[in-house]
Amino acid sequence: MASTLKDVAQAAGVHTGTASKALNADTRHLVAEATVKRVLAAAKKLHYQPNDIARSLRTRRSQMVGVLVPDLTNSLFPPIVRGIEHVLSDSGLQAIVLNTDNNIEKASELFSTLWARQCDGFIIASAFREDKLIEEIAEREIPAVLVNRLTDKRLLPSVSGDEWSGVHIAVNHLASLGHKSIAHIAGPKNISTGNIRRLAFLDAILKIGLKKENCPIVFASEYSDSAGRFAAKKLLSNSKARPTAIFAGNDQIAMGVLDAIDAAGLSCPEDISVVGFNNIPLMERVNPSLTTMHLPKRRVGEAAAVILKEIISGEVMHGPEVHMMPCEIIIRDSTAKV
Amino acid sequence: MASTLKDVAQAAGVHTGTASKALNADTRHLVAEATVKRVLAAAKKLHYQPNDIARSLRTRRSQMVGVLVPDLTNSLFPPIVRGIEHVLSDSGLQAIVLNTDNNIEKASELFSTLWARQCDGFIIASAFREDKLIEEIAEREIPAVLVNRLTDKRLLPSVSGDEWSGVHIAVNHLASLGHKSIAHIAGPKNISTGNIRRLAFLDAILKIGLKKENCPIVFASEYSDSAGRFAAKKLLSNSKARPTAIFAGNDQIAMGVLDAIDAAGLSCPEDISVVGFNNIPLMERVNPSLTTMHLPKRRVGEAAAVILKEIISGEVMHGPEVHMMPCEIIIRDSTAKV
DNA sequence: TACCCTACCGCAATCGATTGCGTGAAGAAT
DNA sequence: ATTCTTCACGCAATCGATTGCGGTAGGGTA
Repeated sequence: MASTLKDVAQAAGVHTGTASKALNADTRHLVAEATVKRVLAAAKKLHYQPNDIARSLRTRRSQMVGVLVPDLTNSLFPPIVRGIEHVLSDSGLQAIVLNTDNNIEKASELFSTLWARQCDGFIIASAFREDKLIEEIAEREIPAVLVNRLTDKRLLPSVSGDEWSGVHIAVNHLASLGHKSIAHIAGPKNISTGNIRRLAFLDAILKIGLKKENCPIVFASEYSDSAGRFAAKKLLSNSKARPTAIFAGNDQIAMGVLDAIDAAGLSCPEDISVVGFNNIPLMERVNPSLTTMHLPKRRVGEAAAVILKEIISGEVMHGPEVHMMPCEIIIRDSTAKV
Repeated sequence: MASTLKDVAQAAGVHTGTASKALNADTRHLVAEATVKRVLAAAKKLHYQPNDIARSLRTRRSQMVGVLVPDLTNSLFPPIVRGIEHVLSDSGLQAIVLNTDNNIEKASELFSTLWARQCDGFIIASAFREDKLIEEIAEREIPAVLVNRLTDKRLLPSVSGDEWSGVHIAVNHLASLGHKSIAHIAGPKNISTGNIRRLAFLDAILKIGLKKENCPIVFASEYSDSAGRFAAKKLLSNSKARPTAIFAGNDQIAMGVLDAIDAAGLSCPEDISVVGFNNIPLMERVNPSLTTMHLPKRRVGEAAAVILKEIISGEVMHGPEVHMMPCEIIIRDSTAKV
């Protein structure tokens, strides 16, 4: 059906090896100019499209990069992925995006199949703080970069938001509005973002001089509105010690917090201010519009892709460096003076 | 580095051919049971992972399906993609998702590279009403299914929402609230959804008995809030003939319409009711929450994937059939009695 | 004229798995 | 005891492109 290198070579009256060299830009100098022209013409006439599978088998490189994401329907990730794709495509690399559903076994399976397809490298947005898969990848020295989520052990280069200072900015914002009782709905303990945001929250309230007992922390079992709602409901059930502000582990949790505030017959921001994290799309349109920390998602993806490219090409050596992009506060209607 | 079939065969004391047959479930009966056990044991011990590239080269099948999407950051698409992936993964197929940015040339390029990688089939959510790429795919009889967007010519099987009746339901809803002047902000003319929704809108208002001159149509240049805002601003600039309801081409356009209503010093739904289409995530949380037609996105993706699998396996023949999933109205706060 | 050098191209191995064919041995049937 | 069948396995070609090596022809130099 499709024409092969052999067809082109025959049409041009040369051997396949010669045709290959003529077609490939960086071996073309090995072939006489006139021959190159003949081969190129034959290739064009036959609509020759090299078979990447065969090429990959021989060269052991596939020009594909595996991208592991917890869940594409979480709108945090598509912008990151677009950033990755944008950078990769400049070098003819293609991103293969797969969903792990936060399931480490599924992630391992997906990794295996990608590896069997000779992926040149990996960008992983689905890491847990302790993650066998990441350890294995690091141990085998497979080119890979973490994005957004980190492991506790520094094993691979990573790109994420500067969560620590982001949290401080958020808490300071609430404090500047006069809030003295700020609660935190923390994300999952086994995910770096959940952990570091919680620790940063603790640090921030202590630095400000707020009392720890006025600033309770409740855990959400996952980064979702329903988990956020459940946790916030628990938090608000004790009407004695009701906080005047809630710092949510991320925007999805913040959505659940808004629901819980509503369900408790309270309102945001009049009774309780709410701050989210990430600034995912449409947060400017929800009711009330959400004050949140903006993560430069696309740039995070781009930076990760740049690093991976450098690792793959071998141009630049990379240890397990931590790259952090600054987060910016977006003040909207969900926060108000106490 | 990684162990190959040859290693396994050596370890088991058999020829590679025999090892291959032993490893492969449907050729295993050609090998003695004891030998199978030895090979399996050797494979396990060596952590043998077959090289899919080599396999694909030989079998001419890659177990990959290309999925062409306009833009993953448009939250209409991730749920469709998840539906596709879910069905495909049951058969060991993997979806390769790529963004075309509504650029038909980019789509063609992406298609070529996927085809060079021996993709077994394609699911395309980025079709235009006239689309050279789709024509070529149909002509070359490459397994492919359209999703969400159709071409004017019926060339490939397709799965989409039942737009026609969906629009009628939406318009009838507005009419039942007493609206007699309903405007439509249509999506792009060169995309099937934009076209059919506009035609269905015309049909619906006529069926209801509304006057065409009271029901103006304005085109949005693309499916985005900014294009919707621009179009709605134009519509509302004529304060004489202001509609009491606007049926937006999709939810993103509806967001722009809400902005324009706000910018005109009007409010929704008091002055103008708004209806969207697709019911993308978070529409229940925007202000006001959006009445919209719910498209069963995941099921649309699943259905498309099922059809593609049948085509690839050759089990069932498929012509250019049109499959339509019912759309359901979700009534929220953006529509009210006139 | 003899020799060398260079440019160009063909040759064939290679990547790793699959698969139809051929062969040998064991067992069954006559 | 001989022939036939069946089962298990080895053999080698194959998929399509890449690449180092070797050979040849042409032109230049001594």
